[in-house]
Amino acid sequence: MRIGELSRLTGVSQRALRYYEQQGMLTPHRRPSGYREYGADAVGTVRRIRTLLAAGLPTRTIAEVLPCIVELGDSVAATCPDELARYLADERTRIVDAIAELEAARDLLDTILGAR
Amino acid sequence: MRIGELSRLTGVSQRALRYYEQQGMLTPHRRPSGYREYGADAVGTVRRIRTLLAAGLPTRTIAEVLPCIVELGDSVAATCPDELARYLADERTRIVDAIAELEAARDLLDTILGAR
DNA sequence: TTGCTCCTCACGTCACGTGAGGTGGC
DNA sequence: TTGCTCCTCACGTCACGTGAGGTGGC
Repeated sequence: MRIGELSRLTGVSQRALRYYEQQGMLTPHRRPSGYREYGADAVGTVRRIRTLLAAGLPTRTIAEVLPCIVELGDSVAATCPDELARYLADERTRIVDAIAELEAARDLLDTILGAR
Repeated sequence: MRIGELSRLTGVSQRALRYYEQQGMLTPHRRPSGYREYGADAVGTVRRIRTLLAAGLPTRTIAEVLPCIVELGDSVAATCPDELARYLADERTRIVDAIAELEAARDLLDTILGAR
């Protein structure tokens, strides 16, 4: 598919999709015209990129993590080198902390809104 | 207190504290020397700023929200204009979605790390 | 030819990080 | 005077947004 369809399917802007490619997270083929051509698997890849970006992982790390993820029908399996695994374990801790922060923000807004 | 102590108490960089002031979220007094002088209540204010920034609210909105929050011993109460309340309700929805995204990221990392 | 989609620069934004160069109080 | 803390520029960063100006396929 071309970039417009991938953008529609994922809800991610074309600009962002080109940026992901520039950062080495996506590697579409090119048509003779120069148009980018994405495979059907790009949809799942983009969703994973968004998930990890939302978690605060930098694009460089995501580019390292993505090749470790293997599709298995509906689910995914993965293997990755030890050093990356240790880094990801730290990131997991930060994500859990971030969830707690967002819950605090939600509660703060509830206080502000509930006081009316 | 001066900026260094506020930074230590909150874990927020001096650069960030000056930025918060520039954006109208903090308004410290000045000593004759030009040094910023913060009241004890600045600690709570900075924590709330961080919470709302982590939730993705822009600094301009936070500057509007902060005056609505009144200290009540350990807890806080608040009142705010209708228009702001509607906006904050939308933000609450986004925060709840963001929590779900982070939980998805945590689960994805668990899959990657658990497969080893 | 028209209209839709795509392309590559390239500057702007937001919340800061990070020196550069200088000043104030004990 | 020394040393620690503070000050104001001002450029850099990260993940994009947003035109500017041009090209490709039905």
